[in-house]
Amino acid sequence: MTQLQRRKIPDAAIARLPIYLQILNNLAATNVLRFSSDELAALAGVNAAKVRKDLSYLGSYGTRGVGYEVTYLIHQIKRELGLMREWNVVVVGAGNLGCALAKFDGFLSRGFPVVGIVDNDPKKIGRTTSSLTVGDVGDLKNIVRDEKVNIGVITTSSPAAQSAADALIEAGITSILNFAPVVLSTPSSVSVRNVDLGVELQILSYYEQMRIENGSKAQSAPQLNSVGAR
Amino acid sequence: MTQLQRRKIPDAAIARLPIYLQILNNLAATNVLRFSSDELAALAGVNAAKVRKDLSYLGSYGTRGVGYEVTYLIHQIKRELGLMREWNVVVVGAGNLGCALAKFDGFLSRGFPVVGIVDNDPKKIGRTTSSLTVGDVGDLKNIVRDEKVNIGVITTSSPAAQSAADALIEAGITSILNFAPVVLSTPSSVSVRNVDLGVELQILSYYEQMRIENGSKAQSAPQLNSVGAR
DNA sequence: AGGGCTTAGTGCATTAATTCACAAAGTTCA
DNA sequence: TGAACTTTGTGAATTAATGCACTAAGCCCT
Repeated sequence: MTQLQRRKIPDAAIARLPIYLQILNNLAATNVLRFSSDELAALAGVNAAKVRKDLSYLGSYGTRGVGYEVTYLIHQIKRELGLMREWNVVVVGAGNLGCALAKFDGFLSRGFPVVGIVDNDPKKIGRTTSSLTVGDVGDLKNIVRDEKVNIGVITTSSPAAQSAADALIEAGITSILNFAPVVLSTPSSVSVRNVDLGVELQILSYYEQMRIENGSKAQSAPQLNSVGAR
Repeated sequence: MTQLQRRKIPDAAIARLPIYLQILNNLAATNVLRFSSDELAALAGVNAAKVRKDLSYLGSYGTRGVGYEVTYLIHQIKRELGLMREWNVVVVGAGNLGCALAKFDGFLSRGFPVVGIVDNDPKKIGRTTSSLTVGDVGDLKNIVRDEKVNIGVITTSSPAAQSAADALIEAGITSILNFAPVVLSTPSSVSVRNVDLGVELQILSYYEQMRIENGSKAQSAPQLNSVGAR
């Protein structure tokens, strides 16, 4: 609770804070000054008690009878999530997806500038994509050091993903966002998050089939995306 | 348990089945015939009891003292997930990401052919990307009918995402994969899964910051990706 | 044939997450 | 000032998910 003994925010709550943040940024953009847990709950599509409990992990920043202040809460969530600074990203794998992500402004705009992209294919090395030149995966260590990279994004083919991960870890990276549909083997000191688009579709397929079989009176999928393992 | 009163597989288990499937496909490709819950657990990075429990929701398809048969289990998982057939996909939003996804063979190879891509920008309509011509979002209803589309993928900008969702729902789509960083408002009969890349990075950022503050003795992120709300 | 070994299946305890429901604290207005 | 109203913050109950540990089955070898 107090600043001193930080942490013990449940993982489930941590995963929701970015959603709240996104909504609050929208509110701030439309000059909304305050919000209640009910309002945020409606916008986020969750239960109001959950919103209050989640926000209470940050501290006691609301005012009873009034609500929460938008800008203040934005500040607190950003502080908690470590978003008071930028985190540099390197993309490994300069295929369609890798290049699309390197260009993607959603990364930069949220404080995650892509400072490098590498590949192991000589035909791709040297190409330029949106102000970045594709580097050699062998130079990863130098790139990570020189560009102060914090997070690695893997967009290689499945067979290459593990060695991409190994290279990132060898270069000192401890946070990985993996788009390859494989379970990476990494030391427990490294955080990995998997985004497997095929998995997402397969989960949708399950609930879609359920609707068809049960005459559409089946419940729908939980809005929580979850992939990966461990 | 029995075929009759289908369902009551926990959502958490459903989200893991695609991972198991992916691993089993790899095993099959290397001519492995059988596996034990221990082996699959190691490959998936989960607990063996969890594997057994998850698989038991499908039915009692293992042999004690022996294990499970790879191809048979693949079949059962595919049946359960609704993967005995193809599900057609339409992409709404022909930007970088949308086009990359339309080309992405991970969709087709897993039984989700992209049969159409649309946009609302006249400058993009008519362009061709990997054998698909960008259509007008206004024609969505016809496309969904003619191409028998089952799943809509939203890769528009945030402001356009809700109207894209409305158009998909209006066209009769009940499963949506949303890449725009907004919480879509949809009837509960529609399944939505959100993939918000910014959110994933922000979650990584939290655990990364934790490691920095706590001198790297902090635990790392859960491998479960979770985004979205509701 | 039978003992030892392996591994699935599962009841049960534990832990995590969610939701309820209410007291505490503040606002507003007469 | 104080009564009515609003909304937070949080114990406690509930529900969901996890993981242990044991039983039931089948294989293999002598």
